[in-house]
Amino acid sequence: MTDDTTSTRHACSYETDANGVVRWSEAHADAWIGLLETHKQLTRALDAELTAQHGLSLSGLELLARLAAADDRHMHLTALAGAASLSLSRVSRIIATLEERGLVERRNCPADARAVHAQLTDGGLRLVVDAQTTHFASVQAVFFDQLDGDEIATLARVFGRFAPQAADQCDAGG
Amino acid sequence: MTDDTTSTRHACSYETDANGVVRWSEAHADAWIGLLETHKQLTRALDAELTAQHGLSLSGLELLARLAAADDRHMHLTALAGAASLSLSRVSRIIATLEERGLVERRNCPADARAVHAQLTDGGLRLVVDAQTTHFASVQAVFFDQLDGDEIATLARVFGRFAPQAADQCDAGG
DNA sequence: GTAGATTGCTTGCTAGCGCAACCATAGCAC
DNA sequence: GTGCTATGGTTGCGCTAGCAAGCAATCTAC
Repeated sequence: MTDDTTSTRHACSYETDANGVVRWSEAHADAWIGLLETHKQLTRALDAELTAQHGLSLSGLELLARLAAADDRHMHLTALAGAASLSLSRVSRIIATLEERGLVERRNCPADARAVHAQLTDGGLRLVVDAQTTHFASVQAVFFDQLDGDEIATLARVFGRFAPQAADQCDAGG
Repeated sequence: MTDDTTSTRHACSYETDANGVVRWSEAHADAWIGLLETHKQLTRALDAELTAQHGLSLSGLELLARLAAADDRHMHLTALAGAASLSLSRVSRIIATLEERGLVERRNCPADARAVHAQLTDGGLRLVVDAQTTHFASVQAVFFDQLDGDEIATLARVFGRFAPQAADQCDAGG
């Protein structure tokens, strides 16, 4: 933490003005509010592009991508929800729309009659490959190309700490 | 960028497997997917806490906080939308709900009959102060306490680059 | 002045999201 | 076997979000 802020410092990284309104130190404001704002702008742009080019939301691509990376290209809906940090109800509905487009199929799980496999179809796999090709290039252009190697390493270390398994077995771009 | 990944490297930071499925390098996956996942988990937890304790969403607090920081504690809705990166329609509706709770008032702008000032009330200011006090402590606990000074500085530099004005004139925690 | 374009805001619509309620199956205690 | 609980999934609902259409006021060109 830098010590060259002009304002009085608490033990904490924020302070209050004369009205009691709380204010971050400059570095903390840039880091936290900048994180929120950067996420908002990048995901908005990337989602719009993905929708326009492939008719997929970021969540839809993430589910398809996780299926593509899975053994035999199928997963239980609960496992998908856990991997993607989405509610089961949301996954159920996203899979329904993907199923209408023929990108996945619901199949009964032979080992558990309650469970459903979401099975990626050949057409779904083709779409994943197409969509990720353009999507990854966009993430590279809008995000990684603005960073140097040290910065990428720091972000990887920091966000890997917060979300340890997020990238595991995942080709998801979003 | 580290050079010790085990996989073949392209000029780019991602590659394709035998099926053509795209995969990030490990550092890039941790950085990008970790960013998405970290944002999702932190904002979900913080928003839930803010809703439970103060009946405010992160967006609602951000609008109130920007009003609290503004001269005379009022702003045009368009300015609020721009500052918070929200659509004008969304701001209009959020202000409507805040108005029902007596936290802000819509006032005709004397200089432009089309425009509306969102004016923070005294009760709104008190709520901002209360809500930010707990909210900032939570952000400190769940986010900054997991980072060292160098990491915070790097995040501030990086996200300040993507979202240069995001934190300006803003006491927003969300 | 007046016509047309622009700006500020509101509202109808649709999509994404999670929670809670619900149903069916599975597993466990007995 | 019979219950009781837990798990997997679906659906109703309410919330947030943005887009597009619409309205009123302003500005510009003439």
